[in-house]
Amino acid sequence: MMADSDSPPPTDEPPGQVNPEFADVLKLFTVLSRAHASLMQKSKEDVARHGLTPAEFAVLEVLYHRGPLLQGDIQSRILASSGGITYLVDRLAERGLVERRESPEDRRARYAALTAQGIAFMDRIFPEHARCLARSSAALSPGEQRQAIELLKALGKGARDAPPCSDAP
Amino acid sequence: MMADSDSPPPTDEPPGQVNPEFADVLKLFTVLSRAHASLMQKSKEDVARHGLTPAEFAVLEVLYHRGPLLQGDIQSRILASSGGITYLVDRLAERGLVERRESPEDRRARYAALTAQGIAFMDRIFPEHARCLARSSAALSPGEQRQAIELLKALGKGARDAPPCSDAP
DNA sequence: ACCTGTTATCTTAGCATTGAGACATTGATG
DNA sequence: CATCAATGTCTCAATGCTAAGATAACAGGT
Repeated sequence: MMADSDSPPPTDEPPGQVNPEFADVLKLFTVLSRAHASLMQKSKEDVARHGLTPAEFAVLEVLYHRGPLLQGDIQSRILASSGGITYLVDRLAERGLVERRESPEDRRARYAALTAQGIAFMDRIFPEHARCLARSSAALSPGEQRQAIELLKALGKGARDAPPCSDAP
Repeated sequence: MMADSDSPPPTDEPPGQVNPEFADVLKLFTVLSRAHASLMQKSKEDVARHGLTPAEFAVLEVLYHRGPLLQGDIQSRILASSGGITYLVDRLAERGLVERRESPEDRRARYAALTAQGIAFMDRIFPEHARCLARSSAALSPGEQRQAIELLKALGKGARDAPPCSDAP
């Protein structure tokens, strides 16, 4: 299969050829998106059984594992907008799973914390959820999983730190 | 609802400890989500410069590289809902980048195809975009990228094929 | 021809999420 | 003090997206 010279194709069937230099990066982004979508789908179905969205579950999870947190800290950890946090905490508070607490030293700031009911709820559903993810990730051996973790950690950090694409050489 | 009637002491400690057995899977899901979010953010900013959402760009990209496609095929490739495809193709058609074509042998089906203008548009912006992703993924060497591709391919396929978490042992 | 089930797209309603701005508080600087 | 920028949360309108149902066309069997 060789590249044909060049033909300004009529509007009918013109695949743009991928420059081989970029083939791997594009592929990487594709499989990354697909893998994420697949796992997220499983996770979503699982938490939906308890009437939660993934974002709501993410809030509960981070509070479950780290204790009360300033809403801004939750925001940076689960990657949501500030308005989104307000909305999420509102909904979870209505269910009695989370409560807001004032900060003693900064009256602008509010903590969000699991209620006793919220803790009990997570005690019940979190282990199931962890098993769900484990089963969904079982195609990778424990060693491969650790390998993937290291690669993805570096990839994520690199992408976060990379300069905006708008100012490119 | 002020209610600090009997809240737990201010010095709470994290309620839920992670079972070490599941530590790696949870970590994997986290770094996968973060890496995806970081790269997606870069990609989003890049295509936003041309007034496109990531989903719109995904449609253009798949048509650019594979030629005219049944809308259902686009749907499965970019992982959107059927209604989403209608909406996306509508918007792209309004801009003159994409057009619908009837299928000769199945009158239910419609093809979506890039217009000449759409092709010219992609000729112009796609290489930039590929460079953007390449720069954002540069934390991984080419070898590491290929390694990550293989791992993520297996992970994604495994998660897609895994049975629903609801029927667990 | 006539059902029955399946496939492909479109329609509609609803929702979670974002983004921009408002408001209050804090801390630094003069 | 007084001022001004920075910070933390909340409000609100806009929007992209999904899920479910509606519509239409195909395919197979009887």
